[in-house]
Amino acid sequence: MPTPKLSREEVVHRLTRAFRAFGFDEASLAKLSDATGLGRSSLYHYFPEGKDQMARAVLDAARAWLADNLVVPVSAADTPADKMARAREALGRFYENGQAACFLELFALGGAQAAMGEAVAQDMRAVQGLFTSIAESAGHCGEDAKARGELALVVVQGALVVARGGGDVSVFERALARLPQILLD
Amino acid sequence: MPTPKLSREEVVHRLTRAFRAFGFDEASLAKLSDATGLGRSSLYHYFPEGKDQMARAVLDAARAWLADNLVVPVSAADTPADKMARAREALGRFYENGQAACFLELFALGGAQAAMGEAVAQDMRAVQGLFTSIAESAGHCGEDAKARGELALVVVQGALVVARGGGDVSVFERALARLPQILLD
DNA sequence: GTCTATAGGAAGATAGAC
DNA sequence: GTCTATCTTCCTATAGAC
Repeated sequence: MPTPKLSREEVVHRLTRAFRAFGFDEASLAKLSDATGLGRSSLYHYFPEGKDQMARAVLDAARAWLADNLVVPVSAADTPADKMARAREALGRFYENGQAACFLELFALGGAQAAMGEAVAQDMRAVQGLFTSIAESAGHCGEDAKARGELALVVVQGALVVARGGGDVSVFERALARLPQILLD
Repeated sequence: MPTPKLSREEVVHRLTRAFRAFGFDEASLAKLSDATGLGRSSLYHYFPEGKDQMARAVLDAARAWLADNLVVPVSAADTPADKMARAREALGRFYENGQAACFLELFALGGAQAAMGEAVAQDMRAVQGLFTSIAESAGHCGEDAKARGELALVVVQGALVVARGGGDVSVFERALARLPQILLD
């Protein structure tokens, strides 16, 4: 059948779900095949370089999503409180309210560390920079804003870990609720 | 040679280093063999049930270490500030000042999740409970102490993630330095 | 208690028909 | 573009000599 079953965008979306659910190492080609509904060979048609390329595509899509849905709205907001609200809303959606793991935990710690660790680290620094800019917009400057940005990132990442580890998603909501205090007050 | 090369304790210690460095999935028996200096078959002599049993032994040893070096000293301390100082010192050693990953990230997210996720979750709740008790000893009560305990755990776990992901260990030191404010003030 | 050798299976990746 | 079949490699685990 020379007609594609799925758009590349949809394939990447399904791969994202699978990588988030299983992590890099555990996401075998068999599972990726199930998750996408495509045979292994079809996946290699979309991604000739194999599993690494699939993971890179997932990371690139996540970066683009964050640029559109986090960075742009926050930058466009007028007041610090508005920036904060938009960031919180975007993060809640990105992490599916704590149900979805961060790529960092999944990629930077497993077998993908060598191949993709730097890309994930860059994204993380970008989010930290955004947090710092929100703190600066609230009147905190220099080292103080930087420390607040770092703490905000730490709290978000830690909440994802604790939520998954303890099986209690509400930890993540409470962490997001703390961000205004951390960045603005 | 019917004479053991290593004590079981030393074997577990070396396994701990290997599991922390590679995670559960990536710690192949070949790597565990290298890390211990024992052949694969010798490892199976110590742990007939295989890799899962090795990981359980590592977790049990970690639990015992935390009981002796974190829980007992903190419980024995007189003042809240003293409890805090002892907890901070023990956590710094347990995580090797941020260089060592938490077992949670490594075990609860990888292939060991089904087998050992609950054990790790229990340890995590125990540490959170200890944090909460420190907050209570400082005069915070009920929900407030619980919220502080949760935030402390979130910050510690998040700092480990960010430190490893960004390659900057100093994040962890700064996180530990924030604990007194989180739990006591 | 340690070793060498190997069984048995699953992984990632490829070949070629349609 | 998708499929079935297969290759190679690496994995966990076991068998049996010493």
